[in-house]
Amino acid sequence: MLSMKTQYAFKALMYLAQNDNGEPVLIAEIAEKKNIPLKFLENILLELKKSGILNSKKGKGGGYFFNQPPSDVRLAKVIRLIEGPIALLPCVSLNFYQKCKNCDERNCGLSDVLKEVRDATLSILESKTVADIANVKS
Amino acid sequence: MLSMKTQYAFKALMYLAQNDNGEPVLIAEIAEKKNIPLKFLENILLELKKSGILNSKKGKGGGYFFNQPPSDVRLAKVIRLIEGPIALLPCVSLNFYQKCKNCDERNCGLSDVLKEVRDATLSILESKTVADIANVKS
DNA sequence: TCCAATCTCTATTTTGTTTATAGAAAATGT
DNA sequence: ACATTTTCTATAAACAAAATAGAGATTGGA
Repeated sequence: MLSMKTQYAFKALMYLAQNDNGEPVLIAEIAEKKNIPLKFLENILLELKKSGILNSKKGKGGGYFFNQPPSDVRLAKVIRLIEGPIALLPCVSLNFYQKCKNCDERNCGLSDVLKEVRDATLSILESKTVADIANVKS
Repeated sequence: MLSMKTQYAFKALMYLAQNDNGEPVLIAEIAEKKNIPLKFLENILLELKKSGILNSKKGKGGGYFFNQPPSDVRLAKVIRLIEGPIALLPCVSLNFYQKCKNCDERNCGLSDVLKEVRDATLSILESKTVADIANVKS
């Protein structure tokens, strides 16, 4: 299951995509409209900025806005950034690979199946973008 | 990612499937061969028994064994039992459904996508069984 | 009938992660 | 200079995962 943090990230991104008119949006506005704890949201937006998805402006008239079109932000990227691995085991993760303890990968039926799951999942999450889930045109 | 508990469950089931010769297998043997903390494994096997997947016998010559053919035990069942929901959000879970806070499901692009992910995942996890991952014939 | 072997049960502890909060610092526009 | 707003570092609180402990119940066999 996705953590609250990731769910908040998606809510914030959807809100920003739906209010993407060139004007920065206040953290406080997103927090209030989407019912997200303000200080928690600050952290999340900062991570999204550091990864290049969002950008921001300080001071009066400041706030957050997209650094790239929402249609370029794939859901897989957001999940990996905020949540971590998409695969169900470290030994089948593409971006967070780690060797399994006590599991011979060359000969592990479970990892074979979970690779299939990973690929099926990624084919969806890599093709859908924030624009898709926010119902805004590309 | 699957918890250690679920990974242990799969390891134990694979071991049992590969040593399925009518003789009960000791918890202690599985724990040692698969490097699983003994007392933790006890809990796990008990859950697998209560759900009907395994059965057991006490006393000398006792141990655990399958209550149904490994080829009947779908991976989805094991994950739901030990881990919980397979879906990425409560509001798209078939077996653990819960309404999302602050999310209008009729009109939430994210839940639409995560339903697709769920279906793709389930079509694999409902078709593969413990026999498949243990490489034993049905 | 007694005993050792083995699973069963309930409770607790330990450890780690997630979620949330606090407050000062830096940048910006007027 | 000042109010506004993001940025940063640190910490607290709550929760969940992982592991452990020890007594209880059942079984088979001597």
